[in-house]
Parts: sequence; C-alpha cells; structure tokens
Amino acid sequence: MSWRYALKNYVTSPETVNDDTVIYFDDKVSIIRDSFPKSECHLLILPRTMQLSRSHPTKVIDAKFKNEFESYVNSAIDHIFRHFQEKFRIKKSDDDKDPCWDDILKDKNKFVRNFVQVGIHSVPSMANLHIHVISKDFHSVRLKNKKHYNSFNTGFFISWDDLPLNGKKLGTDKEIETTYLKEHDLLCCYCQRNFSNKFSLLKKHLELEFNSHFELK
Amino acid sequence: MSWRYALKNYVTSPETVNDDTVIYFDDKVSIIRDSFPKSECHLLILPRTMQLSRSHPTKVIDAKFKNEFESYVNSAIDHIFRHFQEKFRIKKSDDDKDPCWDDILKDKNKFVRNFVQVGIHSVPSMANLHIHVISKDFHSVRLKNKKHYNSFNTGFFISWDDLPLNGKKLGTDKEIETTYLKEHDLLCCYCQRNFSNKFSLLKKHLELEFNSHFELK
DNA sequence: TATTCCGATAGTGAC
DNA sequence: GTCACTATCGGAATGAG
Ligand SMILES: Nc1ncnc2c1ncn2[C@@H]1O[C@H](COP(=O)(O)O)[C@@H](O)[C@H]1O
Ligand SMILES: Nc1ncnc2c1ncn2[C@@H]1O[C@H](COP(=O)(O)O)[C@@H](O)[C@H]1O
Ligand SMILES: [Zn+2]
Ligand SMILES: [Zn+2]
Repeated sequence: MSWRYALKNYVTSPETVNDDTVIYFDDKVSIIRDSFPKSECHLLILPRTMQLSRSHPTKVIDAKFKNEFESYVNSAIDHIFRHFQEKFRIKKSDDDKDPCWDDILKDKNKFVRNFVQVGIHSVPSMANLHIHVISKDFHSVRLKNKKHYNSFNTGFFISWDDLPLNGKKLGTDKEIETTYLKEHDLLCCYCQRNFSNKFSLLKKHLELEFNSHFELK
Repeated sequence: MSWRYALKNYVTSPETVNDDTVIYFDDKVSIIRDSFPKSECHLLILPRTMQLSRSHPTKVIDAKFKNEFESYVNSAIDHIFRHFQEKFRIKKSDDDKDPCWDDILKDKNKFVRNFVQVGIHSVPSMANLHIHVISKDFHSVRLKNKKHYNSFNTGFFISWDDLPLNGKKLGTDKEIETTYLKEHDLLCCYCQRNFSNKFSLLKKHLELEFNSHFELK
C-alpha cells in the first residue's frame, strides 16, 4: 500500500491503534493527532464512511456535510483550547500592546477566532478525506520547509467557513502548488512580516513570536 | 580594494611577491601560477603596461598585441610541457587505442595541440588583463562547480587563435553567462560524454580519465 | 565569469 | 505524506587607520 493511504487504518480500524494517536472515534469519524504536527496542536478529523473517505474535500464538503460534522469540529477545537489552557500562560509584556492576546486563554470564542484554523488543503496528499484543525502558532520541530508553512498560510488552505466553494475555480494541482507553495512569500502569521523565501529566518522568528506570547505553566 | 583587483600586485610589483606564484616577470609581463588552478597546470600572463592591464581582452587583443606577446605565450606553454614531462608518464593500456596520447610527452607540438589551451574568458572577473594558459586535464581540487568547468570548456573561453574577434558579436555579459555557464551541459573534454548538470559525476569521471592516461613518474 | 559560507531548491530511494 | 542523503543552485560578504 502506498504512502497516500497512511491514514487508512485510522478510518477503518481506529480501535486497533495502540498509541495515543486516536483521541476519539465513533461510527462517523475518527479524530487523531497529526503524526507530523505543524503546530503545538494539530488534529485531523477523518470521516469513516468509505464513500466519503474516498472523496476529494473540495467536491464533497457541502452544507449537508458541514452540518453533519460541525459538532466534531467543535470537539476538536475544544480539545485544542483545553490543551493550551493546561499547558500555557499568556505572557504580558509592556511592549506588546496588541489586545489580540488579552484573556485569549480565558475566552474560548476569542481563542478560536484568533488562534485556530479549520479547513482542508486544496491539493491533499493523503487519499483519505481529512479536515485539519490546527492552532495558529506553527511552533513545531516538524515544520521543516516552505511547503509545510505555506500549506497552512496561503490560499492553499481552504477554511471550513469558505466551503463549499460553489463552483469557484482553483486551477490545476500543479498551478496551485506553484502559486501557493513555491512562489508565495513566507508571511509571519503573527505580525505579517514578509520573509520572502527565507525559511530559516522565519523559523527563528516564529520561535521568538511564540515565546513572546506564551510561557509554560 | 575589491576582489576584482586581486591580480593587481602581480602587475605592478611582481618583485615584491614572496611566494612562488610569480614564475617570470620583465618590463612587459608577469607570468604567474593561477592561485586557484582549475587544472594540473594553470598559468596567467599579465601584461604590465597599465593601459593594457586596464583593457578588456576582447577589445585590446589584436594582431599587434598577439605579435608582441606570442613569445610569452610560448614560454608559458613550455613551462607546462616541462611540468608534465617531469611529473608524469603516459599510461599504456590495451583498451585505450586512442593515438592522441601516444608520445604526447615526447612531442611538444602534439602536446600543445591536444592538451593545452590558451585564451581568455569572454567575461573576465578579474579587472587586470590576463591570458589563461592551462593544461586540458581539469584535474584539480580547485575545480569546484559547473561555472569553473564551463568557463574553460564552452564558447565562454575564447582561444588565442580565434582572436581578434573582428567585430563578431558576443551578446551581453548576462546572456553569455546564462548560455555558457549556467545552461550549457557539462561535456567531458576527454571523451565528449554529456553529464548534463551533474557536476559531481563529471568530477569523478575526470578523476578516472586523468588516472587512465597519466601516472606519476 | 575571484572564494567562501550558508541556505534554498531539487531528486532519490525507502519494502 | 515522512526522513535521510546527496547535490545543485543561489545570494551575501569579502577590507581595514
Ligand atoms: N502516518 C500518519 N499518521 C498521521 N498523520 C499523518 C501520517 N502521515 C502523514 N500525516 C499527516 O497527514 C496530513 C496530510 O495532509 P494533506 O494530505 O496535505 O492534507 C499531514 O499533515 C501529515 O503530517
Ligand atoms: N589572488 C589571486 N591570485 C592569483 N590568481 C587568482 C587570484 N584570485 C583569483 N585568481 C584567478 O584569476 C583567474 C581570473 O579568471 P577570469 O577573470 O575569469 O578570466 C581565475 O582563474 C582565478 O582562479
Ligand atoms: Zn512575526
Ligand atoms: Zn570522459
């Protein structure tokens, strides 16, 4: 079986997985920790119906789908919020007047609005349908290159709220990858600073950004 | 002073150079060992007249110039021939029927015809006018990239015998560089095998080629 | 088409 | 998609009273 089916077991037999990858499953979905998380907290929601699992996200996610899975999305979001509440404190510093961070760990709606993204990759690599639910820190040793970062911080990522696309054209897979993953500049998701193609500099900067806002409890 | 003038001292004050870089000088020229030789033997002839030294080789090398410096070219060639005679023997092998190598270290004319190239780079980096006199083995640790190799093995290198150009157009510096140094495939100068852009493979192959033809005395 | 350092980009093979 | 490895390609600094 090829690597494109690396998620298949989580769909067909979540109960057989021995490690702590699977955090929830029922007849409709499995919710798992991404094995190569690109942020502090990175979950995947995998519909278990084979027909759905085989489908392309931009083709299959419609109002009915969203209604059916909305509660699982909220579940995953809650998991991320709790994880941050338990692990981190917000740092208060004089030179950071940005009110975005005030009480973010006490106000779930604010946390979600500012710090969680839910959606799909416009060109998924894994064959089994999955929805990313990820914190917007991108503070992770698994974030190793431009493609990783831009897959969550450009139009390559399609938000749950922007689905369904209602026939909006996306271009070919190759065009999408070139435009968003290769050619698109690296923009810091905290401060919008442009790092051009300097991934190493962005990595160092993300480390600073994260540590300026969060500290371990 | 910038790196473009790294050769200046050899022009103005060869007598002050302490190491063995300068192998000859008089009022008209300095002949030096290239400090980053791209072959076993790589010499530079530097006219010492300031007016000449400041000039671009394709603009200043005419019949009169060639006549004036021909004897120095021959001197440099002799130096290379003697160097090979003293250091190497030609290997005789059954599977190498190529007569190019027969007696090449005993017949200077043949050696020069087949194994020495004299000329200039169409876009020199060093500001002081210099003529390359180099053995055609390209067996050197200083030969480190495609640019190095192609600068001696494509139209980027203009042979002494092809000068003056008599108004032949060369394109802009940038065009020359793109065509000959970046885009031009790597071709083995011994057997013409095409190495595309695989410089590392070419390096290993050049090592084999050299060792198949030469051995230390 | 100076050198050197560093990093971005690209292709490979993985049972 | 991952990782490890190799190699190609690309920019920046280069000095110094
Ligand atoms: N074996 C695996 N187990 C869990 N997650 C994986 C595995 N292999 C890859 N992933 C993740 O699956 C996601 C697939 O993303 P994509 O197909 O681009 O939407 C990536 O975030 C990978 O890190
Ligand atoms: N400091 C130096 N002393 C002697 N030769 C040098 C020095 N720096 C560079 N070179 C050589 O000068 C040559 C300049 O070649 P080019 O300007 O391309 O015709 C190259 O072959 C270099 O290896
Ligand atoms: Zn930032
Ligand atoms: Zn060859």
